[in-house]
Amino acid sequence: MGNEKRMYVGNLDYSVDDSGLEELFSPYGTVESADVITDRASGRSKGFGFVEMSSQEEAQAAIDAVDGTEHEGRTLKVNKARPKT
DNA sequence: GTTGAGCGTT
Repeated sequence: MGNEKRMYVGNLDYSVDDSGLEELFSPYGTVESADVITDRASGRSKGFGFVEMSSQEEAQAAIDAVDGTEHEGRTLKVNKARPKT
């Protein structure tokens, strides 16, 4: 099972930002939050981010729809996010 | 280029 609504989005192009991520997942459900992780010291994207949908069902649908697809020349990797600890 | 932040207070 899994009640996680948050997912990890890896292999993002450095040009993709928060709103770009949101637009990517918006068609597959309600995006509660979308964040591209940027290196705090350099200000550049780390090439991955996190998206939370309004339900686990939508998150799963989004994973299925976006994982393995190409975006900005990079093949996206999407899966359930790990806990931060 | 692959699993977040802030950190002056859990």
